Amino acid sequence: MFKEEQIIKICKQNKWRLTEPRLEVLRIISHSKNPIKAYDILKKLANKIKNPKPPTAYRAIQFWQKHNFVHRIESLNAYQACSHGHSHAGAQFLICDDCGKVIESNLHEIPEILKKNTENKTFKPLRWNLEINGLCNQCS
Amino acid sequence: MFKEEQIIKICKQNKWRLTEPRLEVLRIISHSKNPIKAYDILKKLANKIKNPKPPTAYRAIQFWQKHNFVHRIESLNAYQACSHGHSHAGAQFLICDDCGKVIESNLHEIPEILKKNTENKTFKPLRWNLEINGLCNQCS
DNA sequence: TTTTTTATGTAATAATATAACATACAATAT
DNA sequence: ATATTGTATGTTATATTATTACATAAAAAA
Ligand SMILES: [Zn+2]
Ligand SMILES: [Zn+2]
Ligand SMILES: [Zn+2]
Ligand SMILES: [Zn+2]
Repeated sequence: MFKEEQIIKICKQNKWRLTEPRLEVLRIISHSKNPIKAYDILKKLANKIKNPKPPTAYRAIQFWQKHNFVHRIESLNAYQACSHGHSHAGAQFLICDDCGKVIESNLHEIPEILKKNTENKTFKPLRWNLEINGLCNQCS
Repeated sequence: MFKEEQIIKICKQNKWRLTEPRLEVLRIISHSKNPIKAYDILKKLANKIKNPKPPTAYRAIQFWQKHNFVHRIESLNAYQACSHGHSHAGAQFLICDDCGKVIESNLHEIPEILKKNTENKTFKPLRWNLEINGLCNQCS
């Protein structure tokens, strides 16, 4: 997981505009223990900026998604900070059905498997998302 | 992909009630070339039964999902008929970014990889969903 | 400074999904 | 056959998730 400082630095280096709603949304997602939903982000955002509306939250989320600091957990409609550096073509998540914890796990074998299994089908993989449901060690 | 006859048979064998909305929804999903969205299913359903409401569609979709004849493509909010037999713990989908085609692909290696990579993390995987975006052979 | 690009504020609405409760139907037991 | 029970549907309303559209503001570039 990135510290705020590092992220600020990376944004400066890349000339990405780090505005107030963006920064606050990143903080909210980063500080959330489990994946957080857009409207919960919006609620928390109301503590920081005046009367924010959905587009404000969604735009900021999209910004961080685009730069790979935040992932969307599709099966949960929720967002979580990236824990593996800010750029990778594929992501794997271990989702605990009991406590809701989501562990981002880089299974490095996946990419090769994808290549092998898709080349012969002549499908060209560009990115992927693997969501694995089960029970975490706390809960099983 | 299952023929309607086979599905009717399987339902009888298992004493699953095959009602009109269920059968029509299955037909709509099965006959759709690409994954189809709930409200598009609902629209088509209106040609078959009188003035159906969202719960009618969603309940039928859920029924088929539960019995693994239909999958939800999470990143598309859309539903597609299973093409690999009516029960498996994990599913893999190749999604063409260009034409929208979704190929259900059973990469048999995945389960072992999951086991290997999650045992040492003591996460117990129960089911998984892998969505791979890219370009199909028609489009690349 | 002017122009252009990018981001935000705001209102409205679209798209996706479920809750709640009444009614109908099917399966089972008497 | 009839009563009882469980399951499915019909219907209204509402919750949840996300985007469109357009005006304003701020930053970057010319
Ligand atoms: Zn990540
Ligand atoms: Zn857990
Ligand atoms: Zn399948
Ligand atoms: Zn294609």
